[in-house]
Amino acid sequence: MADQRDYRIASVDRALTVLERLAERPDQGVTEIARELGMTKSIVFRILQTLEARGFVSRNAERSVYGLGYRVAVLGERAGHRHSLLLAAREEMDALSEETSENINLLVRDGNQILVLATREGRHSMRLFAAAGRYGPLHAGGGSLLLLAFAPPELREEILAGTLTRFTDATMTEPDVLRHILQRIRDQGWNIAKNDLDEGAFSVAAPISTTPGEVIAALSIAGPLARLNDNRQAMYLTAVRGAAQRISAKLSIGGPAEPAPAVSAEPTNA
Amino acid sequence: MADQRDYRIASVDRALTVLERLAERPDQGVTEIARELGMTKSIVFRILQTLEARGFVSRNAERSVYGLGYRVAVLGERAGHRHSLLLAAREEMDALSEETSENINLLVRDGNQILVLATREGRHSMRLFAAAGRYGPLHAGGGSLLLLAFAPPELREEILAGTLTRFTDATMTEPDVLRHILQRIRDQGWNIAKNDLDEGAFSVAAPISTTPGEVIAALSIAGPLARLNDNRQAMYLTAVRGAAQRISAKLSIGGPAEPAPAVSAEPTNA
DNA sequence: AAACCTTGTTTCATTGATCGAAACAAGAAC
DNA sequence: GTTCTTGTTTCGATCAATGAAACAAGGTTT
Repeated sequence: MADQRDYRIASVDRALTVLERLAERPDQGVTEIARELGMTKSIVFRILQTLEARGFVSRNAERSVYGLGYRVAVLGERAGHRHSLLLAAREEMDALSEETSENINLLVRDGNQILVLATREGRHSMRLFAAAGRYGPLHAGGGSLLLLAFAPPELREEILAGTLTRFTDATMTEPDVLRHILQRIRDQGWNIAKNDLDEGAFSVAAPISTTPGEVIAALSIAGPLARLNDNRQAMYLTAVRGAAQRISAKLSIGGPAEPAPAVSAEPTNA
Repeated sequence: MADQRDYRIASVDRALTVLERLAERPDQGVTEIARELGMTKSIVFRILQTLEARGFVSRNAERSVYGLGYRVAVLGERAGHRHSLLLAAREEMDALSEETSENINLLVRDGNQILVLATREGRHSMRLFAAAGRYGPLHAGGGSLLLLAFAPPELREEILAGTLTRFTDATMTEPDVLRHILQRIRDQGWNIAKNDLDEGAFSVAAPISTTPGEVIAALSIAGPLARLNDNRQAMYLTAVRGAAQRISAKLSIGGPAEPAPAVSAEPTNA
């Protein structure tokens, strides 16, 4: 089955493992890192020497423990947060699209609006609310309400105190009702909206977060309500939550649990 | 002379070179990178495969060109800007301290104040204004005025319009005078202050910037005015400007011009 | 259409860089 | 003192990394 050859360089892969390790837990020394990663001291020592010479790690004053270096921040700056979010979400959005044939949306909050970062158009293309780059309201829509629910309290109240445009009959415009809904969204960690932004449309949304509790984006499956039934709804919810969870993992410092079974950790001999 | 062994791993070093290259110029393909870096296609291909599997680079939709991946942003976030600035400045501050025996200060602007990020105490320790973690005014002091000069115009005017505390007789408290001084600082790209914050003290400051024009920090040499003469002042100015320039280079995406002559680029045979 | 680029991918044999093990120096803890 | 650590250094064998070259797949030009 493995028609996909593995061209990775074990040496480089190991170095990245050390770098990731220092991101996860800084202030470790050669021996400690070697022990925890199951590498020899020689290798860790040499990897650290290499990374340090390039500024990717730096040793503490006591000349013993290491941490991330300035170059990591420099490159990180260059990468850009939103762009990185896009990249991290790419495969998962493709998969969701493939799996559901509905519209898939990636949203972030930008001030007191939501910004559509990326979309995948479903097969049953409806009048599409979400187009990448577009802005929308925070108080209506599956992903929007999710982002509002996890927004800073002050902003939340500011929105609730402002004009709550009514888009459909189902749009919630009563601050108290919304407050209650937002609390429930926070409690359950996901949101399903129907008809509240577009008549005849549904949206199943889940949060993406780097640190537990700190939501940075929302992922949603949206489509025509006519096609939705209990079975599908449950499936979509599971799917979008799983995808959002995996994207979150990719964006967390612990890192995703190794993308592949690493290059020959140990030989398979008897 | 080379009592310092080189334990770097060439393979890893090359991978970092590719990564840096993609930071400097994204959207390049295997062949292009190989050509520009003087590597073989095989190697670049394998390095990119390795980096991609870890999310450090990602290939564009057309399956041909690469750019920085989401993981770079994740680690960069973790590294932290200020911490990285500290690390990048460390050696240069040590060198300046060694070279001048005066106080060395690294300052950033934090809102409408300056924050002392790091210091090196000179041999002729005076009543030290600067201690790491301390805040100070933006309108008096060598580094402070430098940061004010390159601050956003709105903030500059806000400061000039506010209360300009007089610390000594030399403190400039006239908005128009200050405006003129700030313009000169911007023009010449450095600043020397005397007596304006502490009586009998001087400060020779130079800016640190990642992008030309965008100043992110100030590096300064400070000490008792009694020890300063024209000769010393010129020397200090040259020294601090050079150091600030090198730190800036380390923090720029182009990267410092190779920290070391790379691991065996070509054998030295006849 | 054919010829001719270019690209990314794959193979393969050689070699020399990489690696593990072990010795070493230098502190820290006891 | 001894006995733990720690980071550093040496060194020889091995095998992973490498360069060269072939390959497939598109694009462009003719």
